[in-house]
Amino acid sequence: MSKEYLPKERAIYQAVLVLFEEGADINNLTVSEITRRAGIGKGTAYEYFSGKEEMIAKAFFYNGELFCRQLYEGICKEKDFYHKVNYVLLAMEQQVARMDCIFRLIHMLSDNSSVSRWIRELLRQKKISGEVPVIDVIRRVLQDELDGRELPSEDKMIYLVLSIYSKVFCYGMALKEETFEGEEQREAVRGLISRGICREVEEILSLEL
Amino acid sequence: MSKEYLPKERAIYQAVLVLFEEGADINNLTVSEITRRAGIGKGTAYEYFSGKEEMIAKAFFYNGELFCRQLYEGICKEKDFYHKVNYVLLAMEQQVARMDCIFRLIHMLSDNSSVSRWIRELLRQKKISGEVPVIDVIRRVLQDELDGRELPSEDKMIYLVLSIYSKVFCYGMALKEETFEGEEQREAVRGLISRGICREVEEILSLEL
Amino acid sequence: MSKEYLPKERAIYQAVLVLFEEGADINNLTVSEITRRAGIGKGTAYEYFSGKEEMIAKAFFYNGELFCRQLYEGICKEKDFYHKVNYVLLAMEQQVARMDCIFRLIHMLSDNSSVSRWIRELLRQKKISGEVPVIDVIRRVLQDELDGRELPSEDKMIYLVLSIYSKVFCYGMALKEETFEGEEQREAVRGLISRGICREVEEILSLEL
Amino acid sequence: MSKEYLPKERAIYQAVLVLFEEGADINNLTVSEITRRAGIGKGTAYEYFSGKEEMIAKAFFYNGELFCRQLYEGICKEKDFYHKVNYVLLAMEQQVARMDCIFRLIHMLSDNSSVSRWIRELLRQKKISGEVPVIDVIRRVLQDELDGRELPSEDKMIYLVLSIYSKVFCYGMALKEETFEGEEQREAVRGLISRGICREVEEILSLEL
DNA sequence: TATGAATGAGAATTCATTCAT
DNA sequence: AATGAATGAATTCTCATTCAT
Repeated sequence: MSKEYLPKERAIYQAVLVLFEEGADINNLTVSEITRRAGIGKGTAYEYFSGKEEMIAKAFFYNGELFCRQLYEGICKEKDFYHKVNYVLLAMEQQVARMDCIFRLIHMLSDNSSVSRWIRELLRQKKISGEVPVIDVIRRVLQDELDGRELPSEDKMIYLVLSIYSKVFCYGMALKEETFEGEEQREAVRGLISRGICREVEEILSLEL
Repeated sequence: MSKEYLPKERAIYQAVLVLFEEGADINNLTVSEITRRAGIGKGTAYEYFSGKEEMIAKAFFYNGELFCRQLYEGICKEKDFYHKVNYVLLAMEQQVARMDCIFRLIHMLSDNSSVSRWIRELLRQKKISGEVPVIDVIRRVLQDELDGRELPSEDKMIYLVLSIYSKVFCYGMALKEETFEGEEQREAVRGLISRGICREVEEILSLEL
Repeated sequence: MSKEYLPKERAIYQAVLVLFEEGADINNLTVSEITRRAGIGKGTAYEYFSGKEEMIAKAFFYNGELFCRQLYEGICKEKDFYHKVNYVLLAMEQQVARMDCIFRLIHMLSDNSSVSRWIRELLRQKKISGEVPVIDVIRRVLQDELDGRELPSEDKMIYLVLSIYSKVFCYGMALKEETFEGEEQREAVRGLISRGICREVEEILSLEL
Repeated sequence: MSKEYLPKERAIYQAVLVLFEEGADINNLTVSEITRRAGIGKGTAYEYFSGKEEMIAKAFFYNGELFCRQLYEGICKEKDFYHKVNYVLLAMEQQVARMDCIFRLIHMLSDNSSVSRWIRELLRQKKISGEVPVIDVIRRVLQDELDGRELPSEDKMIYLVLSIYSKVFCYGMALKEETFEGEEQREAVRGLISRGICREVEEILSLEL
């Protein structure tokens, strides 16, 4: 089902990811650098992509999808909703470098660079609702959770997804910004978030609107 | 009390803001364009700033401070916490263009461009706690709200600030991404958020940890 | 045995020489002008050199070596020392423009521009003794002359090389400055210099120190 | 008799000298730097000079004259020709930094920069024969020496001046290039030069041409 | 198909000179 | 007369893209 990628195409995607993970400034990546890392000729890249923008945008799209798929698979292994949330929060702590990339990617989507425009265009083409695939993961996990129960109204679904996403997102931000002093404080906030999310889901579901 | 700005310096700051509001890609702003908009000679800008990066970073810093001050003043005029939150959410809807700038600014802080590094450095120098001044506004509003009551532990404060910030932030994101279909849905979600935030504050305060 | 030069590299070297011969001010040569003359794109020059300074410095180095090799070959064809000296003095008269370049090059070595620093660095790397290759030519001619005879002490060698160099050099300067009135005067001075140099060599060799 | 200089004019001349002595690259001196050092406003300099070139050229001319006057006075105090020559050679050793400036100045005269052109023009206007005032000093010293004796032909005078100048000049060059190993070698070469010059003067005078 | 040498448009920055005060 | 803020022409260098091999 999933699209097949040509070897050189994939090499480009991986090279961009590596550079991104090394902290390169996305707006100053050069084609030379990317193709050098990908181990292919500069001209060759233009056989596969229309230009630099497309290269980088598709690389992010590719890696974003890959990440979301893996994230969803990991979440599914957890037994209940509370642990699913906790899994994500813990994963964030354990893979700080990776999280950093995700945040930068998400952030990038809101700037007005040509790369962002390309990614947004790709997302639109793929008819992926919501801002980023991460949102989709949350929605899917939520739907899995509510399976068998009555689905809430779309308003409430949007609110819940937003609410969950925002908390997880901000926890990541706080981690990155080194807001916390010590593991204890981190654990305390993690507990508050997981419990907060669970409680909110229950509340919203029990609300009569 | 507030720092005085030289006319040409301010002209640069405003020109950057205007360009930003017009949707320019911050990472591709040119000095020529900025000074042209500011109505000053290209060389003149270099009398006030060490280079392009400093120009843009200080412009964001200047405009960010201005925005936060105005936001705080607006919030203070509201009578209770629920309405304060609602004020922000409504303001976001009414000033979509402006919000967009704020989001892009906040996002920019997490990329690895040289401008971001400059802004982060400026924030550090000014000893502004937290990631961005917006966080400070929330903390201040929260402290005002809790005035006279017993302050919760720092863990809980961090959690509350994060939680509020993230929901407001995500509402803004959703607005920008045109997630909502119609004013009704928007209003419903707005209500859920305001109530959700209020409830959470009360809950956390009543928690025994 | 001699190093091979890439076509575009050599094109740069020749373009710099032509500009130099046309009387361009070396310290104000522009990359645009050089590449235009070399018939290559501006960016191409940067594929071969790290910057303007390296371009010009290496051009001088290349042309200086070429000149010294040709000079030495010309000198070798003359039958005795007196005629060797005269050959150089006459050559200087006949190739005023070329001499002018050599003088300017030699002079340039003593200014503090970045190009000079580059050339001095190149000379040092190549382990060429003495200030400029021209000095080497003199030393070699002198050694050829003394072949079979007892070599004088290093003090005396230094003195002789200096003395010869300085006279030839100053004759060239005088030519350039148009000190002489008419060919007669020029010829007279030329004779005095050639004889003066020969006499001095003999004297020094016969000195007991 | 000597021209009077306005205070600000002289301040410029001295500032240029100081910068030159500090090893500044003459072709990259800026008006800002010169006037800053001179302690006057940038605009003020343009009240006295038509532009940067004139500033620097006149500064060199002024300082060159000053130097030559002092050199001549120092030479005159020595009792005979041999000691006069030796005085100059020793002075060169003792004032290496200053000599360096003189060499750079002399060298500069042969480049094709606009400053050089200006200096050459100034020299021409002042009807100063020969390439640089230093030449004049030599000629004057030589004429003093020959006072009372029959002056040689102009050919011979030119040759003698050239010869003396060239040796002194090259000794300085050798000093600067650190050609010598130890004071002994330096002293030996100094002796050879002084004696060589004296002998040559005598020879030329006794020549029947 | 794959390549990378060649290109030149375009960017940041500098600095001599002007001119209003 | 003295100033220095303002200017913009001119310069160096980068890098996305092309195209001959």
